Amino acid sequence: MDLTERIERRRNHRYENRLVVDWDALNPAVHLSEPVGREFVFEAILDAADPIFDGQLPPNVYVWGPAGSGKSAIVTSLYSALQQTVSRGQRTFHTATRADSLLGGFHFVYVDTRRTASRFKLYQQLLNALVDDKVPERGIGTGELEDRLQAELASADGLLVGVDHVDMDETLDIAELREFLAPFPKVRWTAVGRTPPDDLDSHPPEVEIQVPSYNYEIVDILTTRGTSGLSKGLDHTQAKALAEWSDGNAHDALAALFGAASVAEADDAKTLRDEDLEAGKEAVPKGGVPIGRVLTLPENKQLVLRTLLDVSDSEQSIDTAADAIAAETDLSPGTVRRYIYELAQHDVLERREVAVETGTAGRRPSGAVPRFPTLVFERLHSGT
DNA sequence: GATCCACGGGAATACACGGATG
DNA sequence: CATCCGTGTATTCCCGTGGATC
Repeated sequence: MDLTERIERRRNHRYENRLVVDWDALNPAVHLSEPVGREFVFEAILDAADPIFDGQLPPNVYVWGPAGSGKSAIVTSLYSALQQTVSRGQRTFHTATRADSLLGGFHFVYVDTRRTASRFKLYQQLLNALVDDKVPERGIGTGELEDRLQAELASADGLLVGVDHVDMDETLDIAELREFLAPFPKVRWTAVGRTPPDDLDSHPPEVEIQVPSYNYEIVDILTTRGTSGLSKGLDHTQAKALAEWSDGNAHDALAALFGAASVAEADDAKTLRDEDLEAGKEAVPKGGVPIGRVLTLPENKQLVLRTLLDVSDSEQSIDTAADAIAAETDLSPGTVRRYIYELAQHDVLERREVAVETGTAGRRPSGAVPRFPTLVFERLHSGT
C-alpha cells in the first residue's frame, strides 16, 4: 500500500465519521436548484412568461407570500435556469441562426434589492450581468450607466428581471422599481415580496401569484437537505419535530437544523442529539430575520454584529456595547452606536430594557439582542 | 475632475422622572 | 389631581467629508 493510498483511506475514513459532509446543503441561505414542493408556483410564473416564446414581452409579475415559504428559492432557481438555457443559445445566435434559439433575443437577470437599493446599483447590476467586462461601481455617473444599458438593450428582444425582496426595509418598493425601469420599455420584471398586493402603494402588477405558507412539505425539505448534508441523514422523528416547531417557515427549520449540526460537530458528536436540536432551535428567534438578510448587510455592519455576539453580556446597554465593539474594531464608537440603532430599527437586533443601577435621571438605556439565527451567522463567519 | 456612498459627528427630537404650578 | 417645566439621557435624523475608482 503506497502513501497516497493510505492518505486517501484516512481521508475517506474521516469523511465517513464526520457528522456533516456538506454545510451548503443545510445552509438556509443557499437555495437548491430544484426547490421541493412548489411546482405549481413555477408553473404559474412560466405561464405568465409564455409570450416570450413568441418573441413578445410578457407582463410584469408580483410573487408574494409569507416568510420562509420558498419565494426566493423559486425565483433564484428559475432565473438561473432561464439564464443558462438562453445564454447557451445566445452565444451562437447573433444573426442568421435565430431559429436555433427559441428565446434568442431575451435576457434574464436576477437581482436582490437588498444589495441593489438605488437606481445606480440597479443599473450597475443589470449591466454587469449583460456584458462581459466588469462594470464600475463608482467614479461613473448614473446617467452614463443608463445610456450604456440602453445601448445594450437596443439589439435585444427584451430583458426579464427577477427582483427579489421588494418592499422591505432598505430595499426597493414596486413604485421605485417602476420608476427606475421606466426608461427601458423592453424590460419586464418578476418582483418577489411579502406585502399583499392590496397593501402596495402603487398600482398593482398585471399578474399576481400568491405563495402559501409551507405545511407538511417542510419534512420533505428537511429530509432532502439532511440526506445530502449529514453523513447519516436526518432522523424522521427529528425532522417531523423540527417541522412542527418551525410553523411552516422553511428558513427557520433549516436554520435550526444548521445550528444543531454546528453545536453537535463542535462537541464531536457522531449523530444529532435532541439536545443539539434544542440548542439549534434556541438560536433561531421566532419571527426574526432570515440569515440571508444579515449576510447582505454592508461588511462593517456584519462586523459589528459578529463582535456584538462576542462582547455581549445581555445586560449591558447599547452605549457600553458600542464602546466595547469600537475598541475591538477600527470603527468609531459613534458609528457603532448608530449602526446598532439602525440594525434595531430594521429588526436585525431588538432593543430590550436593561436593568439600570445608577441614578434614575434621564431616559432608560436599552440593550441589544440578536433577531437572527446566531449559530448560523457565527459558523458562516468563522470560515471567512 | 467626477462619481457614489460609507463614515463620522453633531444637531434635533424623544423619553423619563421629579418637582413646581394651577 | 392633572399638567407643565427643567434636566439628563437615549434615540433619531441629517449632512459634509473623504476613500476608492473611473
